[in-house]
Amino acid sequence: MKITETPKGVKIEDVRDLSLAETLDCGQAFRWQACSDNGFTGVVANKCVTVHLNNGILTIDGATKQDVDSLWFNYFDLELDYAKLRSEFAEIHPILKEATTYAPGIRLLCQDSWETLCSFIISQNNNIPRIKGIIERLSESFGEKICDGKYSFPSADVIAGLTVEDLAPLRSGFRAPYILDAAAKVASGEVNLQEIKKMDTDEARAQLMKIKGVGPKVADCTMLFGMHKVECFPMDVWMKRAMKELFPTLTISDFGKYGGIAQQYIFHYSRMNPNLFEK
DNA sequence: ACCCAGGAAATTC
DNA sequence: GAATTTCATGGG
Repeated sequence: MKITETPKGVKIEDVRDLSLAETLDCGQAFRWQACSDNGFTGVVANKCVTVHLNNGILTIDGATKQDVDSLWFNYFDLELDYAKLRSEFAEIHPILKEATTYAPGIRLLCQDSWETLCSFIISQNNNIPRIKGIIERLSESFGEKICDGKYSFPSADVIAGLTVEDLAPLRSGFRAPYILDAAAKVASGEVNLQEIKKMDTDEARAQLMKIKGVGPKVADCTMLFGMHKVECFPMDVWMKRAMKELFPTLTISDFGKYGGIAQQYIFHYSRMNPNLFEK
């Protein structure tokens, strides 16, 4: 993949197995906004960019070549061979093959661990449009202004200094004290996300679950989307339905060491085809 | 009015 | 211990 500077940013040529719409709007990230021209604008790690993808050329306006090396190449997981992964998934089960064919451009984003943790605390017993709204209000209220109307995701240190009253405008409901507990434990170092990233899955999950409002599902989402622990297989309401109705003979371990990526194809396929579960 | 949403804590049995 | 209820909010 050739990386070159452009007047507005950077372009990466020969990008395969990526659809921006499928990847940025499949429920793993909540801060990307679709533009009118098939592009997406988002804030990642205090940087505001607009991305487009045409004919295998990924352009990132607002980024430098150095940003690609330090952030974007990894963010879009461009090192991993997804075509090979999908062909391996196809051998596991015909419906998994169907799910990978349905949205072959899904990639697992490598997101910031704190933002992911906080976002999936907000996600519990909630729907995706409202999750996005709460996260935007959180960023606009307590993040730093990056460019016109765009704000960074607030750090744990900043949120740790707030109260439930401060969070009231978010209308996050019963999740507000959970957000504060996560921020306090991360800011104090009682929960060290960088160290957790190095731990094996079970130990990491136990560490994350020390936070009030973090159970197995939120912990697994944090590890999968925010720490690239690709074997994690979060079981939400959609995945429970999918396992029961679509894969009654399989268990999580049958999906292999990249099971988390299979999970994401299945999650998206299920959510886009709710008729699969009507009877 | 009722049910559900990328769940987890609190309570009850 | 396992099953059920509650939690806050908004859309269908």
